[in-house]
Amino acid sequence: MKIATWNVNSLKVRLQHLLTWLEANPVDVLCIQETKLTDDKFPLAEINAAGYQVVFAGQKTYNGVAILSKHPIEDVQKGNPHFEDEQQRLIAATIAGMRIICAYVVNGQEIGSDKFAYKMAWLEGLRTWVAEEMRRFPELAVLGDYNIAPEARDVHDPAEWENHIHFTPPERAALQEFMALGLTDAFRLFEQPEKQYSWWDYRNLAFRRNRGLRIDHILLTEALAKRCSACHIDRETRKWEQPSDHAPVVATLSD
DNA sequence: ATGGCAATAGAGTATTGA
Repeated sequence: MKIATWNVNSLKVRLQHLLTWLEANPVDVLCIQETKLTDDKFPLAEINAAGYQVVFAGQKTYNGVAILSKHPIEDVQKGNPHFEDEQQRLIAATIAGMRIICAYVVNGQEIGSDKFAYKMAWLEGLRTWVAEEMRRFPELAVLGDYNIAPEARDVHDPAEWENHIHFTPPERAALQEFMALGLTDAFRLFEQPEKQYSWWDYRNLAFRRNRGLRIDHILLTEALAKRCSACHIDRETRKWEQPSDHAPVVATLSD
């Protein structure tokens, strides 16, 4: 069983990338973010034809999330029942006995901005809801674009990024508090090469220079962490023509 | 410190992302 997350940065632009990647990486479950499509424009037929069921919650221009699955999708929840939000950033479903939550965390702009306050409130709402979901589902995974780098080793130049969005102390504290519910970063369950990132700026040859951040994560409850046998970031997609600025993250679970 | 790059909306250029 493989589960994965990928911020595609426009599903309209990246549909062919998605299909190509799935063909080479036939994961069981894929959570995607930033579809930027209203539900009536969602490419349902193309994704079904690739052998995937899919549920989605979209909007125009911004945000938008979806869960693709080779297995039946049940008990779908769009949005957070504990946090009123017009922005489509959350979708959850039960697949193969696991609760899968696909999250597109707020960017946050900069400390002191309204968007930063929204990010903090949104994360608090997520924590409240996931705590409740964890009581219902021992096997639970929260996959997505967290827009937070947990540690210095997740940032290409921690000094340069100090107090910049994605690596500020309050964001990192909020992520720690969220994980304190009992969630483990699948990527850090294993020895990894140095300088592994999941996002690189489009500008200044950032990918070529590996000036990136690790901000896309797969967080697992203890029951799933025990089953997790591997986790990696697939940098290959970032080398493709007209790529998403994010790379997929994949975790393998034993049956 | 700023801008650089990309996607979107919509027809100039502004907004947002990370």
